[in-house]
Amino acid sequence: MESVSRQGVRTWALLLRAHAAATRCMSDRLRAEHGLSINDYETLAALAEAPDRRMKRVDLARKLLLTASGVTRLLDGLRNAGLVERTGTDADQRVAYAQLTPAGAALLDAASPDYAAGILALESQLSDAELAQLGDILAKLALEAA
Amino acid sequence: MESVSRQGVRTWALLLRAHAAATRCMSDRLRAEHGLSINDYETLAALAEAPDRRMKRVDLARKLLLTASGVTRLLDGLRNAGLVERTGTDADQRVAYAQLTPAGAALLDAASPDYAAGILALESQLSDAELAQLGDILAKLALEAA
DNA sequence: TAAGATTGATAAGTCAATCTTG
DNA sequence: CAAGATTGACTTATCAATCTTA
Repeated sequence: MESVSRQGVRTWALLLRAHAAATRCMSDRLRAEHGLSINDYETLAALAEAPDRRMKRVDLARKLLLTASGVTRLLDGLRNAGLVERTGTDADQRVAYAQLTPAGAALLDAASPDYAAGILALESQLSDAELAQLGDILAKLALEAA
Repeated sequence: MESVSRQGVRTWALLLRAHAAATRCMSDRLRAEHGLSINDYETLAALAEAPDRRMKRVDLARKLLLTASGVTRLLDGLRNAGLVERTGTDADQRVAYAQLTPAGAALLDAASPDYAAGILALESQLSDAELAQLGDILAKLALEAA
């Protein structure tokens, strides 16, 4: 039986800390300037890139790593703020779509520079090589999610 | 003005996903087998390593990256479960200590193999070199927390 | 029956305000 | 007043159960 290495424990702890630091930084920025959570922003951004600016809730859940009910509650908030709306479906009456509204698109545009600044704050701490390495290594761990 | 790179966006997204995957894996394990959250476990482990098996709440907050009130509520739960107790302080009447109980130490021992298995599941996806690299790079990002 | 979506109860943490002690 | 700790109100997400449609 293989045992846990000191490096394993160290890296685990640092993954928790780095994530906490990065998300706190990003969250404070988006919240203060635009009243958006990270998932709010990611949702608007995902919709903006989707065909017709709309997505199925199911696909949104997968993309954001949320449960179905998490998506419902997230979209409730965005809908109350007028940033998304639920649009009628085509064929299958079970699926609901979330569609970006003009107001949502406008807020996304306004928030994007701050989001970019958050990412920049992160990548500016690393060299280009380190950034790429980090991405490659994290990609192996993220696969576990599937 | 320097702009965000594609790598920056990719790495940011992967940091979120890898963290979500890793903590979900660890959390499910500890929760199902021992009824502990990750922070519950980290708290018991921190106390076990501390002198006299006790720590100030303030220090616990720093260690766990929680606010003062977060620590209060975390310890409420552990205390109700009989895993920690608040011990009288020595000099400064303001500071409260959290002390590991025998029951807490026993549960920590019981949960440790599962915690180790969670870390092992993570590190087994990487080579030794990658694990060390990941730790070094995350350390740079985690500094931001301070 | 199964898939998508929602709801009620709950968990875990935050912030702002407050209390106590130094 | 400042520091440590707690409490109340709130946010965000989960799970389990339920409703609707395929």
